[in-house]
Amino acid sequence: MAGQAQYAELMRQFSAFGAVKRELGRMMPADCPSGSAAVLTLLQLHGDMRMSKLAELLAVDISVTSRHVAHLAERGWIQRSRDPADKRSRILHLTPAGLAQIDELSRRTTEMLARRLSDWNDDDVGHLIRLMSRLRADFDDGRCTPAARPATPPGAGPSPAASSAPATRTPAQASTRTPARAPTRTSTRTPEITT
Amino acid sequence: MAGQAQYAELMRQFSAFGAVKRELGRMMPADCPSGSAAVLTLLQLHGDMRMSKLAELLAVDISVTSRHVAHLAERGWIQRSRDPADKRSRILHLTPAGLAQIDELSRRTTEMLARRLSDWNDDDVGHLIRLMSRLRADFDDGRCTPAARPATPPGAGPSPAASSAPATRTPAQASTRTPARAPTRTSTRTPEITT
DNA sequence: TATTGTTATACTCTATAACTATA
DNA sequence: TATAGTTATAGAGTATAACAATA
Repeated sequence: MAGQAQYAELMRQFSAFGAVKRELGRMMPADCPSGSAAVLTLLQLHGDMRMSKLAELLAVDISVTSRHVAHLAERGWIQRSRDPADKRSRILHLTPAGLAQIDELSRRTTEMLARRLSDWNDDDVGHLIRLMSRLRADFDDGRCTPAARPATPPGAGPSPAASSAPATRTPAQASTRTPARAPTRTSTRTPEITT
Repeated sequence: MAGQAQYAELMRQFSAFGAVKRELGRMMPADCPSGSAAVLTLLQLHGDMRMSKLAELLAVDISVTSRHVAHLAERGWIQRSRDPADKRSRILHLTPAGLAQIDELSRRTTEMLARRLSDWNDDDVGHLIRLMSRLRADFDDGRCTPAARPATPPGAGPSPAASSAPATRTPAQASTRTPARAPTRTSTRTPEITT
């Protein structure tokens, strides 16, 4: 437990972080904004998956995911195929063009970070990665939509155990009216596929 | 200098941080979104200032700042007065109602962070604050200024407009057309060593 | 002619709700 | 009836451009 003064300062840093995000966003290709890039990256990291799983990893509503995916599919960077076992769902997977796009993104971000973080060493970066990872983990669980945690970051240390509480579906109907607002629906059953 | 794998992971953390931001955003009062809250916080921290100065601190275009400020003024949380010395500019300052609003915001965020970061100690939080602060600083400088980096000792390289290219002003007219895109106009005077 | 703000317009990201096509 | 995904609509945040008032 930290003090209130620290929390206030932390909030200020969170707010100011937006400038970093915007700066990085300007480096992105015109037709591949950060939202789309995040999808490509996750697909490369976790392999083929369904929309709901992707939404869970992104921690956004599945409707948002659907738009990003449609954007990527239009450009031929990913392919959406029906799951023979459940024709409602879609299996997403990267195309060669998508991999090429990832390389381009990687090239740009690496160049940018190498320039901006020229005086950061491995430990510095590793530390930041670890802390941000932990931060996100602590915000993920205990929420309403405990979107499964993306495992341990390769450049950091160990990660806490992840419980599996899915959900992210928008109320939509009636019945289970959720008074509070949370990200919204995402996946749902966190059945087998887990991981 | 860190490795490319670390940079990739760092980018992923940056992207995932959006979930934390959104979660915090849901805790904000309906009529005081995070953008407005940031303005109130900066005014409390730095005291009365002009629009341009505020835009500089927020690291966003002055037009954006103008909107946030108008929103706050409508609610009576801040007051905009003309500067007698330069009637074009506006001096902003918090009203008692604004201070009360800040208290409310502080109450909410503290409560939220205390709950989410219950297992973080002072050092953990301090560490994150320090790293994020440094990160932002390294992204701030050299932003509008292509090359000039703090590493360049004054008098060493040519460092042309090293300091001058401050602003955040949109090209608007002709003349000094800026080919690249940068945050845009903001204040003017280069932030300089600040931070 | 240059600068400070304001306003109009556009784009990205996200959420809510309604809708389709399966299960 | 429940679930997976899509689409329409709305709101927040930000950027660009054009404009008003003042230097």
